[in-house]
Amino acid sequence: MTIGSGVGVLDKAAAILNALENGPTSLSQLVDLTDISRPTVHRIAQSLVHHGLVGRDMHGRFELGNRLVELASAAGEDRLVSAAGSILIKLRDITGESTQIFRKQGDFRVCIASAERPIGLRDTIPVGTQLSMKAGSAAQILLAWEDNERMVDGLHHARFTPTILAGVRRRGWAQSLGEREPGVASVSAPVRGQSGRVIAALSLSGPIERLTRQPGKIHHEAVTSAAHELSELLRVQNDHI
Amino acid sequence: MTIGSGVGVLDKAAAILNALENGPTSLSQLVDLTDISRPTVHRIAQSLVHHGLVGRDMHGRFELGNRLVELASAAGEDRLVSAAGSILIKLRDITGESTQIFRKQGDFRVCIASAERPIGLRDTIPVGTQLSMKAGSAAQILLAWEDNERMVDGLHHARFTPTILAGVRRRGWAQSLGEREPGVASVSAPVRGQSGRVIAALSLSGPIERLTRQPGKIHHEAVTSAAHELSELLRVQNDHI
DNA sequence: GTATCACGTCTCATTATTTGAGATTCAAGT
DNA sequence: ACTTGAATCTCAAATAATGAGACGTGATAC
Repeated sequence: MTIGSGVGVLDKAAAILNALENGPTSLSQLVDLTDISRPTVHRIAQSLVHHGLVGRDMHGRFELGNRLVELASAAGEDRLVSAAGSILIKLRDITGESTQIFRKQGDFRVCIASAERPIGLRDTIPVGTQLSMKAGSAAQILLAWEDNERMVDGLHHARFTPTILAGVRRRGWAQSLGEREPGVASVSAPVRGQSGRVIAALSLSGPIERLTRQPGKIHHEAVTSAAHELSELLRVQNDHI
Repeated sequence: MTIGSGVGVLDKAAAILNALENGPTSLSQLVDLTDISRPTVHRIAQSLVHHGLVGRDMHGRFELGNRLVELASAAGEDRLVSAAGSILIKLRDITGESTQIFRKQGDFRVCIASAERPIGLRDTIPVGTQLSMKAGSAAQILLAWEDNERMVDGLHHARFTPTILAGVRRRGWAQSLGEREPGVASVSAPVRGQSGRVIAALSLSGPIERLTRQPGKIHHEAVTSAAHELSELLRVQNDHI
């Protein structure tokens, strides 16, 4: 199994939080999912409840807690989602294509904001949709700047290669053709947090017929510009606090 | 000092995460803020980095990490912010007043979504604004359903009383006059997560001249209806995953 | 160029905490 | 009323975590 971090209790706590990522979970299920003994899971989960990082639902099952969301809010997540709305709408109106923001979530990427092209043939991805990290231009962006271990792990069974990801880092954007779904093309660029780390991918997607076989050529400037604008917006807001 | 949860390492880890809520922090600052010895803070912080709950910025300072935000996203936070936009706009258009969503963050409440009345005299609260938990109808909502210990602690120096909070729980909404700012009135209602817990407060605010000295009488139905609609939206989306 | 200082990282003897088998309690099902 | 399964609790034993002090590094002062 995975190597520890040097603090066993935190390894176990992290395993419990990871298990809770999939929704409310009973004690027995946590024991099965984490392979930790029952009293130990119980004690650590109760401690996490005490600190608000975990809660209990109406059936007594454990779930991710409010304090965790508070900390994420402090890390800027709410501002990202809130600010993204207007920027996605602007990019949609400029390009005439649907636009989205994706964030990594475990082994998937999840859509956390979107602006849909209102009429005609379009790629619809509702907020909350979970897509694979193995295909698509957003997956390339979310993986390209990861540390080596996580990148190698992510490339396992992926439809792109280390060479493609090196190109993504060089150009600052990624494109894909029919990777996630036949007939769909997409372009993505990185959204960076205050520390420069990639925290999300800003994407534009639509039919290959309109975007051609080189969607990046047509749209990379608009997409990278919107992603940069969003990154700057987040940086400015942080400085005001 | 605060009593422990029964797992000392998690108490220390929680203290470190709480300290990071205020932004990037050096090791020395963490040692000062948490009163934990230097090698211990270093070891626990490194372990949290390993699990992604904490990151390092370009100056080597510790900060809240991406994995924490991923977990918050899984807990529904992004969907809340995304879904809130359209509901706040609708409530604004129906009532003609500015509307907001607040979430608790440490000893404050923070605005995570807002829709501003476009013209004339209006109460403007930009996203990211931190307001006091000691005054205002949103603070009453965020406190009314807390467990007893947290409620008693929150009422210390507050401009409302346990009796007022009991009325809030009975009616399902709160109102305030000039508590946060002279001349401003507001009405708020609870937004509940899947487990029924209060996760945010949905508010409407404006000048007392328009909202009168009983803003709840005029607007409580529209506000509670919007808050309920948002709660239902979150519940439905969770069931689809 | 050298010395000093402050911060971050690492080591390991010592100390304290965590662990988990088994007991107890409780609620649901028959 | 009895059985079953899950959650919670206890405490002797085992293991991990602790923190004083050493080391490494970079910045600053002289």
